[in-house]
Amino acid sequence: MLGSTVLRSDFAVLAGLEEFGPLSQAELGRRLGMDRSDIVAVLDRLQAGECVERTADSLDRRRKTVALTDVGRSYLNDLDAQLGQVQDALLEPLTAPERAQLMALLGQVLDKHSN
Amino acid sequence: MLGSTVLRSDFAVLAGLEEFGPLSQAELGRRLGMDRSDIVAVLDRLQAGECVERTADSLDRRRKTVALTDVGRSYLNDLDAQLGQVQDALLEPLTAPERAQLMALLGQVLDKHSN
DNA sequence: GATAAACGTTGGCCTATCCAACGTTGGCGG
DNA sequence: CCGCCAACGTTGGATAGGCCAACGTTTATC
Repeated sequence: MLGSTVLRSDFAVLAGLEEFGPLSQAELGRRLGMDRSDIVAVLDRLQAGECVERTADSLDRRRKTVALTDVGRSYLNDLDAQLGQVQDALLEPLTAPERAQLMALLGQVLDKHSN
Repeated sequence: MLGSTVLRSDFAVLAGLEEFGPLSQAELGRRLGMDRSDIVAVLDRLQAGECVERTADSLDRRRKTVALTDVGRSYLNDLDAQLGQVQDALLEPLTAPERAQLMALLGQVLDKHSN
């Protein structure tokens, strides 16, 4: 499934779909800060791997609604686990409170800039 | 000079040259974590803009020693100033002590992983 | 009913990163 | 001394990511 290599954009789209639920491609791109055209390519990949479904929107025929499949959800879980391990290895020099502090500071920076 | 667009790799190489002093291309790449072949392209750009000098190493004729020119040094100063402004804007949500804390934590992570 | 806007899609350009290969030069062991 | 291997700078190619322009289709606006 999905060829051997895992792309960051695959993860971003899968995680976005889980977080936001079914969505149009354009809206997904807006929320992820990705270009519409790049979303298309990622979805083509993910759809070929059965991780994602594209459904014609009945109310607005310009739109296609994208949704995670069960395969996609379990694939995302795999990736989440792997990411967790990598993140732990990366932050291993820090104690747990230091990690929390770091996350809090970065979160603060992100929050204020997304408004 | 150097065409209008500023590349991150330009800055990396200029800053590396200032920090490390004159160096062979391969050694520069090693210290910056960049591939030899990519260093070549950046140096071609920088040399065309007179920011950098390539000198044949007399002791080892395989090597070329790269050094910052005065033009390069002043260009680097420009970029440093611009970068400082962007960084300030980015970290604006944080108080000065928070910024210091963030830098310290990130530095800790970096340090432990470069050994 | 005409004009403009949003949608998905294609294609292109550029930066960044990585890897393979080449010819040249230096170091080393037999 | 010579042959082999390693390091050097360089070229070229592959892939990922980001951005933008254009198209045909569909919807909204005036």
